[in-house]
Amino acid sequence: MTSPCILIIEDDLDIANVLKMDLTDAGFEVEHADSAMNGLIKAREEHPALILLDLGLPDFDGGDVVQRLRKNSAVPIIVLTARDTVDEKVRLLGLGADDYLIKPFHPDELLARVKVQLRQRTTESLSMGDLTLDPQKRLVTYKAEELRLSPKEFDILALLIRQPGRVYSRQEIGQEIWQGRLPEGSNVVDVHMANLRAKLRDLDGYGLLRTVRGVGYALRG
Amino acid sequence: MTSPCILIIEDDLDIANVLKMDLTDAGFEVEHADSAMNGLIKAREEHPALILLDLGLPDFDGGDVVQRLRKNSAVPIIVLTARDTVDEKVRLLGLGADDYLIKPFHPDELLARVKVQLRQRTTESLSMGDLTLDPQKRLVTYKAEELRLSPKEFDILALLIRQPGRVYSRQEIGQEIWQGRLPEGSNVVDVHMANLRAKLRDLDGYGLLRTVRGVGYALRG
DNA sequence: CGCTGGCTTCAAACCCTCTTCAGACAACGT
DNA sequence: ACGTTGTCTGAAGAGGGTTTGAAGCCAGCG
Repeated sequence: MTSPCILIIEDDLDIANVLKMDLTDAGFEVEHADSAMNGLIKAREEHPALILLDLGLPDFDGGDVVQRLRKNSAVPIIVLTARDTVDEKVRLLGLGADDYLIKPFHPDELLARVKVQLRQRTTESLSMGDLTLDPQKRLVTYKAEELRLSPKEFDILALLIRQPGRVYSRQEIGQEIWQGRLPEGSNVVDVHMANLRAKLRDLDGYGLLRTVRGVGYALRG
Repeated sequence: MTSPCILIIEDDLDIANVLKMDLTDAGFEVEHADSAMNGLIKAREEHPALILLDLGLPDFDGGDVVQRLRKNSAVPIIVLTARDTVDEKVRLLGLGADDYLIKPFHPDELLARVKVQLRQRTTESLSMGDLTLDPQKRLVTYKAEELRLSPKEFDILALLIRQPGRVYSRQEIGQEIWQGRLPEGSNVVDVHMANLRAKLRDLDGYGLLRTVRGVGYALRG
């Protein structure tokens, strides 16, 4: 895995560049989009680990952008704006933003809040019952036994274990693992799921992988 | 499952009571601790879904409290304080706090941020009496027993439980579940309703699904 | 009291989705 | 170049959900 990628959606190039420098200095990969439209497109293509969204973009309302981003994924969104009103904060946070920073802000605070968001997502229990998954070592164990998984199988399991019990649609999985570049009528996801389930079954993990007909797959939580 | 419990750690009783009122009004369970010591104890005992931590407690440094809380669990922690300095924010967020609110803050903003934290962690489930429905996990339980529903049955129940007691017409249901793509004289809705009712009856949920002659169906509220 | 219209139940056919399998292809190390 | 391992594709198959129509039921009403 490469270092996490952060997408900045900001029409003011000066601000964008400052942000970019701060973040790259802190060791992040950074992508930049100069309009809401481009931001939405890049969000689909690059699958950033986090999005910094400037409000007051010329082409779209900030709330709309948040909602559209939320439709397709659960990426953390931090809103940046000069508008310091309670109503606006409540509105944006309610629509799906994860944090709200008021310009001008100190780079260190931005950095701290970015890290909080990333920490919240990655720390989310990578173990579940007898199943443990170490993203660093790319190692999975079930009841202290090591489980040999192929790369794709590992990625899929890593996705599911983030929220045990939660159902992930084929589309979500395709989006996350294959970056949405899957042919239309493909059943690749199904096949990998079947393989994964077979390996889990070998180690007595029978009902672990639940398939929800018409919807997707989930880990039994 | 009861509604999520929020622990307030705050030595000023006036502030604590105001917070408590705001939160209970919003439908949360609230616990209160008047010192860091009591806060740590209550956090262990009550297993709150979220902690509001006032800085400037007499007995401990706020950073210490955050660290100690973090040792034992991953509960979201929102720090409340009058100190508005970047260093302090960065320090607390770095130690494990999830958000940082500066007094005086508007209750609505607090509420919005609380909801953001809970949204990220918990999957909010809809419930009505002994019936619970989790849209994320697509699981339904009645009196702690799991209910196996077909996709359509689940969708219908999910619709009805949104407003228990309210009567939904066949047309509304057809619109919501089938996007209005149902043939004219079809009685599909009726059939699924009957199936659903049968499954509820198997688990002693007798009068749960009410049919209002000439109008439609509703959950007994 | 029987008619009528709407609700409910049942069973059978359909059809879609998921599962499984086998084979081709690509990527990698030897 | 060879073998191994992982990935993708297509097809066959089973199982289960969905739909349909018909028959049974009940309430309201003349």
